[in-house]
Amino acid sequence: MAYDLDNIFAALGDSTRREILIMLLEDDMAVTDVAEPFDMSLAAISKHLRILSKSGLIVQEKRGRVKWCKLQVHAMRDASLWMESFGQIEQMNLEAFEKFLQSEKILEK
Amino acid sequence: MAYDLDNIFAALGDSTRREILIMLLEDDMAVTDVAEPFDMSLAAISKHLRILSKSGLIVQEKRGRVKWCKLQVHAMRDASLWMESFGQIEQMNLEAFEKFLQSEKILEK
DNA sequence: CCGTCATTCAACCTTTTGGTTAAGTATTAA
DNA sequence: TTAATACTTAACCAAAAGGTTGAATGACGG
Repeated sequence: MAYDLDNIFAALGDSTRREILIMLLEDDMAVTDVAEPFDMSLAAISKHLRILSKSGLIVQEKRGRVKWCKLQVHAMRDASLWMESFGQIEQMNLEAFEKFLQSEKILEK
Repeated sequence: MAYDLDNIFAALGDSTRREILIMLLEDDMAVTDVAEPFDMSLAAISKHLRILSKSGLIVQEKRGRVKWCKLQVHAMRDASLWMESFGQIEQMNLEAFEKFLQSEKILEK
């Protein structure tokens, strides 16, 4: 499993961070520019970006004195798949369902 | 918007709660039975269930002295859609994209 | 070299989270 | 009516989350 669901879902559980992700959909941004629309200190935004980085939802790359924030769409895939599974269980056969449970480390407990 | 993304994502950000949701995929369960596999007090599980209820991911219905927990798959839809959007923005036209931003209350700010 | 810009770090504060134990409230069963 | 069952509530605790301000670091522009 590439990404940690705890961190991804926790990162998405804050509306400031979700807004940041939406902003990054349009283009990569410097930290200062990310912070601009928010009524919050730069340090606070810096912390939010750190959390987003840790979760894999963004990557940060320093060029010169500017640290660029770049959305990592595919990091959301694991979490998205996890959620999608719930709607689709009905259509899945038992074999697939058991695989799903195994991947969640439920069965071997 | 039917559900609150903050609460849904925050609820999903804890592995105990995700495991509970997976258990509830198989069948509705009483609180005591939900708690059984966990190395944690009943009171702690009761709190987790309250958080899941608040997020809309489950409903609890009391019959007699037993409180049944029932998964609410559709509550996950909003959050799931939110995430799915990120992978699909490329294929969307600008109109749809603006609608998406409006639904996130970004544009009218 | 000096000041400014971009960003993080450190120290601090308050609130929330996730857990505990012990007591309290219904409901059922004997 | 009494005791057990199925929970929730209350009081408490430690750690994490989300914010602040002020100082530190590091790169650029003049």
